[in-house]
Amino acid sequence: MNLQQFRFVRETIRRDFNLTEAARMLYTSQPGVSKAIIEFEDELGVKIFERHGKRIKGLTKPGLAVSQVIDRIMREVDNLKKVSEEFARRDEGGLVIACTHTQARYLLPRVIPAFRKQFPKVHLSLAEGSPAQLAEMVLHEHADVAIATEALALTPGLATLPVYTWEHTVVVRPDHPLAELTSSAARALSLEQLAEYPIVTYDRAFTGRSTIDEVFATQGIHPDIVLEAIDADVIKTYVDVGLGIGIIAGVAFDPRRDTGLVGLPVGHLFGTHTTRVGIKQGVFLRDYVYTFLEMLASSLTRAVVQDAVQGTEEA
Amino acid sequence: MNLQQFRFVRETIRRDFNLTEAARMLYTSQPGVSKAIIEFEDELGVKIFERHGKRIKGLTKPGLAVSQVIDRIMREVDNLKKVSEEFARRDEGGLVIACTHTQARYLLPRVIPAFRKQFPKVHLSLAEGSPAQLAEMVLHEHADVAIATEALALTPGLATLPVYTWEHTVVVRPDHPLAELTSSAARALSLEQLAEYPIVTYDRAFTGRSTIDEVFATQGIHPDIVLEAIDADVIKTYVDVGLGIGIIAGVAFDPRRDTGLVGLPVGHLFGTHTTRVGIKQGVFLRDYVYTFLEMLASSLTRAVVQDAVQGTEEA
DNA sequence: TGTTGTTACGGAAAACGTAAATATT
DNA sequence: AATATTTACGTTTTCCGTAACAACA
Repeated sequence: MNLQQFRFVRETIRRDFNLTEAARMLYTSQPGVSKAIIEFEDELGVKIFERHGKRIKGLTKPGLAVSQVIDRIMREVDNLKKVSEEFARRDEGGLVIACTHTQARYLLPRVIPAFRKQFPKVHLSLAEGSPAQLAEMVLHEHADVAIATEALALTPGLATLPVYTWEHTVVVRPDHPLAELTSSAARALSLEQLAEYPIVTYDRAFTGRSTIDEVFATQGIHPDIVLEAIDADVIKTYVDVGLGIGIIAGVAFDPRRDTGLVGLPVGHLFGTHTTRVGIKQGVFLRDYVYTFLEMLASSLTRAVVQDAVQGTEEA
Repeated sequence: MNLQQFRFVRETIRRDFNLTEAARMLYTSQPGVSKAIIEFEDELGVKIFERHGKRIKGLTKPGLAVSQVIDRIMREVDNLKKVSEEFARRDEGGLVIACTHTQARYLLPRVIPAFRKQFPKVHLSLAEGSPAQLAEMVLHEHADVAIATEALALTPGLATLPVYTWEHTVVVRPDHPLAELTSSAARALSLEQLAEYPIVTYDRAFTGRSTIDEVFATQGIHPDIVLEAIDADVIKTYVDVGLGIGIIAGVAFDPRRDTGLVGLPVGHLFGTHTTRVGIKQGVFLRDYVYTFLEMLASSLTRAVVQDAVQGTEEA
């Protein structure tokens, strides 16, 4: 029994039971994989793979059980590498942050300069995508952490923790009727009033868009959504050219910089939202990842994060 | 990186950082172990062991982290063997039950005949000991399950579940004054009354003895305990020869068979006790172990046991 | 007939044991 | 001086690649 056999079994399953593919992915010969797996099965005394003649079709029942244990072993082996890297080069390495445009553009700039200063040797990369894609990236370990408002908390195998809460803001041109509202009238703004104007807002999968739809739907109102985009900059641009009013995340509106627009907070209409960070269960996190998370939100202490990541196992 | 290196590291730690001992335990040469460990450290890029010159003194900080991951890996590797054995020979194997004399003599005879009938090829063995020893046996995987009333629930790394509850019984000779009590008077029996007579009961570490001591102590009564034994048969024997009155577990008194003695239930004095089964966290249990546990108590279903064993990880 | 898995075989690499050297207590 | 670890070295075993073969679709 050896680690190589574990790798071969795992990769064969991942490549849909194609030994040739598995061998290629692991940069080795296909007969070698075949032989190693057969020897492994002999040693265990059970067949792992269902074979129709010479074609491997799937897992046997014991094979399923074995593959689950192998997954756990290989995950720990990966952790072993990370653990030792952590000590060998405590503050070098990579940090891949999977996030939506909103987070990359409005949240992370507050954090990343300080992080870079403390860990100048850590190679940072931002991977953008839809919340569902971000979750996948973390699950496949293409990213270390995901930051988004939607979807993360629902993904099995992911530990999620709250980063901050925010509300939506309506943005309009200064010459728009809504721009004239007194601040108390703005606070009483209704869904019906909003629905009178064409709306520019987020794409379906992003940044609290789902609740916008729900809120309108439960009130039986059908807003005229003229344009959807994944980022607030695009939305603001089209509001600016007079396409309609914009509904964006509060964090994405800065009165100092967005001088050509007027912002009206509408938390009373669409509620408060929680942006969360998602981390794969059971993985070992480098020291600087904990530091990054604590910079992101002071509530994300090392103890809190460790608890969330190590606590529950997926089924 | 390979499994052999993991074994060497683990065994070296277990043998108090003595390579020579570790090599002997693993039936290999000492230089081989040395070399493998050094290569492993080189590959990881960290020193696992603290060395004073050529003497290994203990773990380094990264070594501690590494060894914890290795423990998890090796535990899963052991599980791999058990999983495949389970499927290879579903109803053959061994079941080591670590229990106190009370359980071996009075509880298990109700279960084991049926179990043997269903799994005739499973080799059973009963390992007796003090509750603390039983817990150790399970933690070291010298036994599969431990059954006892004391200590188990307090042992870290052990999942425990209730099997049954019971009360103490006082046993006396038929010619003893207490034997004359009406059943209602027996139910009102007081600690003071008991303390009038010499007492024969369990050894300190066994079968609810601790609560007997506590109950007397909180009442400020100092009973005359003339003899302590680890099993009820011995206690009953000495009661029979007139040494005093006996206090034993209710399960250990059978009016049909213990015809030479009279039993008086004293749950109202010493409370109810719960006998528990203890299983090591994280281990894979053979199918017949689940069946055994369910025979032991119908509440111990497979789901309940799996939850308890897999649920919480020790620190 | 092309694709995929198994068997056969030979060279390279590694694993492991013995012997010797070196350091520690 | 005795005990323990590392280094050196040679043998044995295992690993792994190529080539050939067999079976599936």
